[in-house]
Amino acid sequence: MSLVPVSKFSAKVMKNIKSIPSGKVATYKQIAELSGKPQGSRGVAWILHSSSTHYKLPWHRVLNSKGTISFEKGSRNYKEQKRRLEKEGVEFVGGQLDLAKFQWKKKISKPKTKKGTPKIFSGRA
DNA sequence: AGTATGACGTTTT
DNA sequence: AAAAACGCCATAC
Repeated sequence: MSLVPVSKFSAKVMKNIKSIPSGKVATYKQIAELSGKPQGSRGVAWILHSSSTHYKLPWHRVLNSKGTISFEKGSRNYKEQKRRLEKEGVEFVGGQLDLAKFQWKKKISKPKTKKGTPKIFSGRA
């Protein structure tokens, strides 16, 4: 196990994970994408597996794409992760959380078009 | 260099 | 809907 980021990828992964704000979560895939490997979710998982607490990373804020904890339910780590998340305000519904609501978005993209605005069809078709 | 493993994800049964 | 198969990537041996 490597205790230091040996590759660029792992360094980015750690940095990105560190920047996840409290109360929000990210998915392995998301971290992989932010780190330049859209398909590298497994690599991300491996890195967390090998470094977890060593870097004071908010590892508990990383979930799989289903919005569930990736440990076996009932395992010690599962409980620990859930406890930490709930402490930050994340709500679990049946062992699952609402990604649409709690997933962290790095780029806050603002919708330009007001969707409620009815388009007046004044021209002649 | 080839094989194995893992806190994953997507597609196909 | 649930499980298996398949694909993917970083590291370990």
